[in-house]
Amino acid sequence: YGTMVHMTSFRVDPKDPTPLYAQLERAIRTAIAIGRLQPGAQLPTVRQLAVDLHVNANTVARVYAALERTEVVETQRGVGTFVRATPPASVVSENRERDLDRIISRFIPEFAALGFTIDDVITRLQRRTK
Amino acid sequence: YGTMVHMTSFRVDPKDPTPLYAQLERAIRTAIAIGRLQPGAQLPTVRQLAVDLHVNANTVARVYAALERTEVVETQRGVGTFVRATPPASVVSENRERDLDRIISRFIPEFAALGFTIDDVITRLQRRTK
Amino acid sequence: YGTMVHMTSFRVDPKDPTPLYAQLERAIRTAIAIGRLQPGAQLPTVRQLAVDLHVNANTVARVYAALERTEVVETQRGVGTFVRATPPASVVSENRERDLDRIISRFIPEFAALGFTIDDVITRLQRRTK
Amino acid sequence: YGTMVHMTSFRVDPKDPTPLYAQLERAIRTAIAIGRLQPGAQLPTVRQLAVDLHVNANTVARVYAALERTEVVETQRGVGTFVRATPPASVVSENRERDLDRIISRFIPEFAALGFTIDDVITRLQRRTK
DNA sequence: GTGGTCTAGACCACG
DNA sequence: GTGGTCTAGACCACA
Repeated sequence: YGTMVHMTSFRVDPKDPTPLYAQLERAIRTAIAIGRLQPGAQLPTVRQLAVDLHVNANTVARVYAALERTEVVETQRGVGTFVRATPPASVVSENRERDLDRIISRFIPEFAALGFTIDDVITRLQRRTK
Repeated sequence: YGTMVHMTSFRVDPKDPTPLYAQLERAIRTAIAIGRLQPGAQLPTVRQLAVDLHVNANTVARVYAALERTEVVETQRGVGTFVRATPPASVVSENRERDLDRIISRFIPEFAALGFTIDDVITRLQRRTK
Repeated sequence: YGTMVHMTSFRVDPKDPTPLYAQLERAIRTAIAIGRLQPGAQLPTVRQLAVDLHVNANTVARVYAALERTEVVETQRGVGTFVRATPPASVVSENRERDLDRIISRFIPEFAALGFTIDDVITRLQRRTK
Repeated sequence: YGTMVHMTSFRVDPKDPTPLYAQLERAIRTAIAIGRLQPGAQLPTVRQLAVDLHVNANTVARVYAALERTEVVETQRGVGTFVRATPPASVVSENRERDLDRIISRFIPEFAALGFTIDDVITRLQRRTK
């Protein structure tokens, strides 16, 4: 009733020094990799996502173009942008180790800022593996 | 024997779209947070660090200035830059536990997206405490 | 026996950044120029070609209209679209030889850039005359 | 002695339906491949090339970014853009056959428009191999 | 002065 | 209505 809202809920943080387009690209790749976006699924339209994220449409288009170039998504002219059938893990990232390091480098200062030590976090993580 | 080498081993990655200054600031805050840089410890000189990181000295200087402004480090003119004594008590949240869980929950999908398990992450974190 | 299949085998490449309409127009002009489409020959119907090329019928129609405007083809309402009799004599240049050399000189570096020899190109061109 | 003019002389044709950025990217890749731009050579600055080509600086920047992503050139922050040391033929184009076809598809209608046949051109090309 | 990011807004190609 | 291209112009990061 009224407009259907695509609850894909990507988020970008303008305060983060990481460029918006890089944040969004990472978010979409993650969504695909963890299966929240299934193969064949349509991504939000460029303009819609731009509105949702309070970001310029060009910024979104740039991300879609980058994903298309790396064959993570497929664009049908005049129709829309869709998740590709085959998103082999290797395509999602060519350098897992480096990427893991980067994520951890963003992770540590966030909890450290709250006064938690690495050991605190390890304890917490171990609880999640049980 | 000539030059003191500060083996702090910060790293910045010019391929990362995150600005160099943001990467460096994050790295230093992390080093302090995890105790690799103890209160009172001296940071490398601006020039030395610039050479080590293959980065312009202005960039390093700007980071040091930012850290000084937020009272994370202290500069003694003509002497050097040092880690401050007290991690700010002001940061203490009433819901630290909940906040930590949120941070962890935000990062787990990113790790999982690359195919890493929680145990992989724990291993990696433990390596950073050394 | 039912549908006539026009084996004209035009091709458009959706990955090519060149617009589809431009690709198709060029392909048809080429087919005429090299004699694969003789004067008087009927072009495929708009809809048929659209299906063959996996392209929207509007796109094909727009190309046919453009070709008609430049008097390369002729549409007989309710009958079909046909190649015109005369390649326009108006095109004849006084310096055709020099012009041809210029065109060739412009393209050779492009071939060479990909590591192809002139002989490779000749072979390729000969294949197109068949 | 006035300003040194970098005679790199790339050209783009706004009348060509091929997007400007695609024309420019092709031109630069060609220049590198045929050795007109040697490894280590600096590309014109974004703004300079934009002026030379009567094109917006963003368009040039987009091309440089694309070349950087495919590791054909290397950008040094704040310094400039340079041809990479190793431009293996495979990097220049992953699909030589397809690219050759595209070039030939642009080549044929140009000389056909002047009334030359493929055989005319072949004869001409053979003369160049001697 | 170098390249990079982002915005606003126009216009095009395609379905 | 979909994505793509291009422009003009602001501001940032870096040397």
